[in-house]
Amino acid sequence: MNKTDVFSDDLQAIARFAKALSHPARLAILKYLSECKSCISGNIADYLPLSRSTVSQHLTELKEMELIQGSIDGLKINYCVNSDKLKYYTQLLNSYLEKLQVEVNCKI
Amino acid sequence: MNKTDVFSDDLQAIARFAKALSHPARLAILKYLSECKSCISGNIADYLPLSRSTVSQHLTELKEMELIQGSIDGLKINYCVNSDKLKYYTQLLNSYLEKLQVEVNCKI
DNA sequence: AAATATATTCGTATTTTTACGACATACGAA
DNA sequence: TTCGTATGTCGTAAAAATACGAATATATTT
Repeated sequence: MNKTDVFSDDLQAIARFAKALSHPARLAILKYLSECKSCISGNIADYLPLSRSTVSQHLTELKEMELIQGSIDGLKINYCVNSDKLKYYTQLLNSYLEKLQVEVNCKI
Repeated sequence: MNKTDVFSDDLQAIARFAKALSHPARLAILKYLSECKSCISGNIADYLPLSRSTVSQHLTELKEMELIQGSIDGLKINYCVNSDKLKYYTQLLNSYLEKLQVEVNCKI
């Protein structure tokens, strides 16, 4: 049923980025990590009203998009926003959104 | 199972916007409408590799977020990007993304 | 080595998304 | 009014997302 391959690479990349941002929990995780109160997974789970396994799953999705990175620090894992990737996708999305604005010309 | 209400209104609004943008077909529809080759639903379905009912469903989702508007013109319906709403959500999203960038300070 | 702490993966259930064909509706033309 | 055209809705099916507890893996401490 997956016919999405037909669409351009750019649109697919933007869609994947948007999908990564399409859940409040993931937005909250990114915000939390960027504020860097603590980059430890367990603390995120304490902060959010979600179980550890669920948070871990959201972290995995963000990792797959490379929006965050994790580095092992003894028992714990320090997560960190990957600002390069974030910048890249943000630009991609914004250039798409800006074009939408510019070309809106069929006022009814 | 829906625990998303716990998150702030802003995060929820951004997540809904991102969700609307999270499918290549909807991105393609918005792009198509903004270029205004034709704002007729049927033409969109011809342009995209999707059935009319599927396109109609995507249009409904975009309508529910008020990212597009439709006005009846005889038999046909003219769809149009709602640039005010688009601008509003774009700003909301960008202010969120910018804050992420600024506050990234826990380099490993 | 055993106990403890942290984090991920597995199995599972529920919900949502995606997609389509068939049907229904509404308008305009013959 | 009947026919064709444009569009949306319904029913349904398959896939993906969401969520959790239990089990597992790994590292630290005792």
